[in-house]
Amino acid sequence: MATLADVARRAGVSPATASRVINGSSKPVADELRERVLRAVADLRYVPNAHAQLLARPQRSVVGVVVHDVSDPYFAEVTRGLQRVATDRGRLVIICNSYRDPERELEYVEMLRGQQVAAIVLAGSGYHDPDFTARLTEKLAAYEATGGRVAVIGRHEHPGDAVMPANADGARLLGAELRRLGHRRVGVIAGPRELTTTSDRLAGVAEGMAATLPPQRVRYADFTRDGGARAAAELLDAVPGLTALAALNDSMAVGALTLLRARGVRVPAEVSVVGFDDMPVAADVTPALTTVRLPLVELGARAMTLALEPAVDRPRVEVLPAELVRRDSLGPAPA
Amino acid sequence: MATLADVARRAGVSPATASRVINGSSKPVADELRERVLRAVADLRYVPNAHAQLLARPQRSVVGVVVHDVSDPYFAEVTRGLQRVATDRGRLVIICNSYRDPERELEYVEMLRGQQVAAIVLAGSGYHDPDFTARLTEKLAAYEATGGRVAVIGRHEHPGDAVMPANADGARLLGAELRRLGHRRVGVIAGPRELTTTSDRLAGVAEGMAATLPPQRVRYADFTRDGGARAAAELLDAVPGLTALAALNDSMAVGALTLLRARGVRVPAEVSVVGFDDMPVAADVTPALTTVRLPLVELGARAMTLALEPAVDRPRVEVLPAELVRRDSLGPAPA
DNA sequence: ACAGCTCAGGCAAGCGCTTTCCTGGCAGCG
DNA sequence: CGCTGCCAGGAAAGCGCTTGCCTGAGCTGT
Repeated sequence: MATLADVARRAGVSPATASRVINGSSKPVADELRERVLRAVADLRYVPNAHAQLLARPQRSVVGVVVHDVSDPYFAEVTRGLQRVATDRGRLVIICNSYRDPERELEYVEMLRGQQVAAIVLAGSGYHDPDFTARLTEKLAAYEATGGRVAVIGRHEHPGDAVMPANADGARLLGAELRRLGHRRVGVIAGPRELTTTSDRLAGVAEGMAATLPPQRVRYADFTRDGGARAAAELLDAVPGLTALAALNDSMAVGALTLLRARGVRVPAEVSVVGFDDMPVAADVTPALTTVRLPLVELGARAMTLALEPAVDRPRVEVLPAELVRRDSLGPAPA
Repeated sequence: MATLADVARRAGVSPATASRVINGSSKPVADELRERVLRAVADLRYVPNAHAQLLARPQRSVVGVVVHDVSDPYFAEVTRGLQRVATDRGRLVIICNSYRDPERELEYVEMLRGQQVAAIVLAGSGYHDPDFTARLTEKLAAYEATGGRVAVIGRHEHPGDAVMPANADGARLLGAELRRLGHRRVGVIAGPRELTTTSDRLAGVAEGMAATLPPQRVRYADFTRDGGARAAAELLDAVPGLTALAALNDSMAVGALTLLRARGVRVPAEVSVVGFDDMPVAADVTPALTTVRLPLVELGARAMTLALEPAVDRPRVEVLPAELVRRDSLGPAPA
């Protein structure tokens, strides 16, 4: 690997001069020398060692992002927003997948700190786990103490800049709509119990329906299609007379739809289904899913924006509103 | 930010000793000193500066990945495979989105080189652009010349390790199936013209149908739902008597389905639709898409594996087979 | 008791770069 | 013609870390 010294030698100048022309320093350099340096760079295919640069000039330009899983459509959308802003600002993004493993999340924060990243964005639900939360907060505080910036998406517990999807509000909208259409016996297909996203949405649905949800009408499962199908099956078997299934994300709702079709249950004539998130797939299934739209790209974009802005004394918390999207999978409750 | 020197000072040892206990060097260190160092590390929340470490001990542990767009489900899957292997091997992954911009791709390769990454994986179709291809090959060669490893996914032009989806084979399967079911007037909804993926699949379809495709039966559009819908509309309007629409990826097929439904055309009774890739959505739409499955996760996993293995003299090229997935959107051609 | 060994721990070089400060040559001035 | 001032270019000091090599203390063996 060619080094700056190699370039300087070949151009017959000092490393200082070479560095200056390569970085477009403000210090003037005679055209002839500049020329020679540039030619040497080209000849040697020289690319500066980013690590050496970062050591010498501690100007952190990369930002770290920890998500549950980029390949999950939810995070894919959020990440798109994150990336857009970062790229616009000339920042490189390191994406880390925690796969919903709190330990791994902790490790990544540590590692990102070691990478001297300018900012860390934590995307994705928090956990109902005080011990973990404390450790995380501690680590983030240590990072921030050294000038690092942190922004989180959808984590109430973090005492800093945050952008929050209106999970509870959106769920309330959904609950109210179910109630308006006469649904009284609603099964809820919930996500993993330990996620705050799950509990927020769950609470919102109940509130919107102006009812308490008996435990047997709630099934917790993975936030996936298959999880949704399984939970739907259990719910249908366990609770007779259900008129609607509220899935706490769209993947699960799609799973429920699949199961219902397999069982020959008509949607929404016999059983209605609603989802959450308004993923692209929601509009493509049949019947098209009634769901709640979350501005996912915007969520990511705002979080990155906050992360790249200098800290202010008071933490900024932005809540991005949810919106009910009426499609075909929700109808009036059968008489 | 606490440095190793701080830790050493606080522990009352030399930086050398501190470094050794922190990295678990083979050199023995007395328990008492070790203890003191560890305590200092904890007290100061010390995390080694990864850049300084990389400078001092040029042991590259991160790998770079350039994809068109992680949020695209196709690449989300591929990325999942890439990540899995990388993580298993203890490697950090830097993901770069080129957004199908060749220039950006070039820049990223350069940047990754500067980051001293251990390997670069280029995922995603190549371009029909000899100039770009030459420049890219040149840059990659420069990188490899300094010990970097490169693996590509689905790019014939790269003279090195590669893993290839069987685009042409899969398309041939699809074409043959269309033919078998009596379809003779088939419209093709193709992806961007400049992508090799598009031309490979297009050629395969024609070959499988044992027919040449008149230009007016092919429409090029973005590899998206909307692109698919638009192309489908154009095709339907331009070519009367079409019995099937072959989209060159599933998103476009879904778009076509949507358009057909909007126009009240029954699928597959009046017009059949086929897709490509077997994305999760393919099974969820109605009618479920007949498509070709590509082992996307595996594609990523293999590519990363190749990239992390030492180079061998002869480039390795692995072709991962495609498989026809029969569902409901393809039926016999109407009489 | 002393030579010679072992071994824990420290010194210092060096990774590739940036940047401050200095130098030496030149023009401009008195 | 000599002095000052200016400026392009270079020397060198780090940035934070690892590691080869050296040192000196404590042993062993005779």
